[in-house]
Amino acid sequence: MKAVEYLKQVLTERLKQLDWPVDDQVEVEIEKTRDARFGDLATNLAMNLASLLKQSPRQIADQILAGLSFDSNIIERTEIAGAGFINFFLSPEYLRNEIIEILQAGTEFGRSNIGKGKKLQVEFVSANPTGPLNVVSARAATIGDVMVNIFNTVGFDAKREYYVNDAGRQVQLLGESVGSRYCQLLGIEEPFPEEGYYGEYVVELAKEILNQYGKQFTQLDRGTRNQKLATIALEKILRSQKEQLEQFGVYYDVWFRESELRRNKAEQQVLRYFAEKNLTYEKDGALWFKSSQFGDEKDRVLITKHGELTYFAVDIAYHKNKYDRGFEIVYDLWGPDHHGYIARMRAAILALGLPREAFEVKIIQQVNLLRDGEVIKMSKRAGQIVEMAELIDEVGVDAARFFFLMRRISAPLDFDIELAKKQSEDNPVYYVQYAHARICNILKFATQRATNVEDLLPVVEQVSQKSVSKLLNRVNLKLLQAPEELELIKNMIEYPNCLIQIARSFEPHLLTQYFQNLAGVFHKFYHNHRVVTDDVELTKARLCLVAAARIVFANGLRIMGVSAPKEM
RNA sequence: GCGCCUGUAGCUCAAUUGGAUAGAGCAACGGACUUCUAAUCCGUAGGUUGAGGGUUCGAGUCCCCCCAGGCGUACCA
Repeated sequence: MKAVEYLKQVLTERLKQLDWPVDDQVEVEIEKTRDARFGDLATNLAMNLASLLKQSPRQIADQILAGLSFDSNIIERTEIAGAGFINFFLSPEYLRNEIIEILQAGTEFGRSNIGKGKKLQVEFVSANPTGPLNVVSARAATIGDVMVNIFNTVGFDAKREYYVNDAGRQVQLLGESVGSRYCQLLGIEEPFPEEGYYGEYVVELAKEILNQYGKQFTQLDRGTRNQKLATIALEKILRSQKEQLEQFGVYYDVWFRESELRRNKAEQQVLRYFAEKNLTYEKDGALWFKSSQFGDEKDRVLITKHGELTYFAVDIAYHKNKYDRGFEIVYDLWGPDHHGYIARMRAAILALGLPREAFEVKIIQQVNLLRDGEVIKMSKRAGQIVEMAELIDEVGVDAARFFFLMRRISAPLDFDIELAKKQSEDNPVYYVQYAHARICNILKFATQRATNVEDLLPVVEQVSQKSVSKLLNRVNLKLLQAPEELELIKNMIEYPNCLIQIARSFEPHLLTQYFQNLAGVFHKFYHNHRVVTDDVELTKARLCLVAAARIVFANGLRIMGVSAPKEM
């Protein structure tokens, strides 16, 4: 039994026994301590009871522990400390057994089931298909991708989705921009749209289309021509966006098209539903949605006075569609420029009769790109843009992903390109990868050089349920006694909790933090203790320890989408 | 004006979501390779958590009011 569950059970029973007049007001919480001096686990139970019982926390703690004994295979000792914390020290025996658990779980180590199979969707990036992806998209791509990995690991059924805005004004502008460049290439005068896309990539697209299709489009009238060019350009851009994302390790389950919703008149269902509920009205020739009834600061237009659907109207239909497909929880990752949009979208979700928890927006703060200490102003329309691809070329997939994960999503990220390049040598990602590579090297060394441990190696290297029981007979884990060894185990067994906490808080930066710390603990162990020595028994025990560590690093790096090199 | 985000060591960021003496990495300085990789380890130094008040056993974290910066505030997408 896991120590945390064990303690909860014992303490809950103890509370019942003491029969204090606190009903169910107090729940037993067990948390990991911050400092080894305070033991491994602790509870603030006595402090929470203090005000209810009108006694000092330490007195209460005394009463709780009085006459209470713990399984010495799990808890070595307890103490009351500080303001009234009850601290628990895990027994070495318990920790050593956890190695077996990790080896047994292998690639499954870290898995839990707090999600209970709930269908969940994360929609992210969803950039307009009118140009290459920029670095902000790269940040969102990393966060979304890793969060889906984590959700799936803690028991949700999570999917990645990309919403393609392939209808509306932006696409029309793209067509006009490409059309103008296309004509210019053929020496035909054609004004460039004022709000068009000035980027060099538009010229490239026009050239590509000219090579591929010839000048056939000059035969068409302007409108038809631009429409056709828009479609062709859009598909090309989409394809390259998809390639970029896949090169970055992000694979979507669904690329959902706005045009599909419009073709199916999906918004009609919403309009009808809102009308039935008396949630719409006409004013100034437009159709309004009473979003202010659901917490929005004002009502919003669904159909303009020119009879056009607003983006919002289609977006409501899109979100309804998500729930119609069976998703119970939907996360949208948006840029900070969209936070004004949250209230109305939430209002729409509530108006559709869905529970508040069904919809969650996470704002991912901007990325400020710096070059020579100067902020690069980026604008898609002006064609000034630093592409995701450029960044990846410069710093690499591993470093870029790790870097984007390191910061809280609510904090803006300053990314100095020169610095990132220069620092790539001592980027924290290498620190973590190096720990993994070192372990692989130890195992490799043991394979080649160690004597009398050969029978163990296949078991350690490729662990399966069956081989673990064999392993037990051959290894004396009691030999693992050094503080650095036990410290390593303590940190490894935190991994599943770490993932749960990230899934609950949507704060993936905790993962990089966890692994930077774990790598530190491992490097320290490595520095103080040699694994492969003449002491065959000790060598075997330590090989098990580092094999377990390798599993944790490999699993974590896989979730982050960062490679786990065998050598560096 | 209103809304959201941010403000912590010289720099970039953490802080188990209200816990114990606010911690890491860079940068600076001093040590450690005859060893399974020194892309590592050990040590030194660095703080009125933007300011003030409140809530309680306990506040970087929650509430109020200021200060500074960023973004938003469409019948655009």
